[in-house]
Amino acid sequence: MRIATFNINGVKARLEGLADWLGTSAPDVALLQEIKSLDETFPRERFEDLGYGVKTHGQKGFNGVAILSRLPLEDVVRGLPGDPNDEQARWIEATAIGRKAVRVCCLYLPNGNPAPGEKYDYKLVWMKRLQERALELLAAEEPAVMAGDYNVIPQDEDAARPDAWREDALGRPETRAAFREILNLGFTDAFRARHQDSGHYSFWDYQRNAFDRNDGIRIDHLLLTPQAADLMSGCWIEAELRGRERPSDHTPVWIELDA
DNA sequence: ATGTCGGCATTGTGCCGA
Repeated sequence: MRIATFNINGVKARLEGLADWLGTSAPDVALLQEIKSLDETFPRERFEDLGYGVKTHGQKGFNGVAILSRLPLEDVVRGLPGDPNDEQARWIEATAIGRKAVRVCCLYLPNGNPAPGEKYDYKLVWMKRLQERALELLAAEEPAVMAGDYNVIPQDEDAARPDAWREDALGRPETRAAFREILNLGFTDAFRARHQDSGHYSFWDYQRNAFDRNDGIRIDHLLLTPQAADLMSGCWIEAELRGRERPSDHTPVWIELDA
């Protein structure tokens, strides 16, 4: 089972690029963030015609997450538990049925800028809620993946210019500590388990030719329960996509599971 | 401090969010 997480920055703007990508890279499961679309206006037919089942949790204009899958999906749940008043669409999960069943969770963690401030407070509270859901997933002792745009730069080696991010909501010490707290419950950061060197990023700003200069950050992560980590045979970043016409500012990050 | 995008409200262009 090959799973990709991809912040697409608007499904409408990315429709042709996405269809090309699904046709050539052909993920079994694609976890999409920032679809910026309501459920009812999401162009589901375009993806269904390519053989993908479509599950969305959308919102007008901002945020929004979706799962596209060539494998059957069961038990779809929308919204991160822990706050019934939270109206932001940032979480959807389902079970993908391959040779083995894998719980796949697609998340778009709040950006949190400007920090400090209300938006940063929301980010940290959201991360606490994520931690609660993460604990439940661990307790189930089954293969599960929490993947998406975490808006967290875990360590200095995950940024081309780490000093530029220390005061930013993506790189502040409190942000990193909250991420480590989740990781330390017993998850594997799939990419770091497979690659120890610096210079590998998943996001490059549209400004200042950041991609050409590889001035990026690694903020799109796949966190694996021990049972999922046991199945992992590979993890890679598909950076090439960022250099195409009209790209998202993020690029897909992949895992392959023996499942 | 700013550069660029996408989407919205609106029908020109400025604002928000990233």
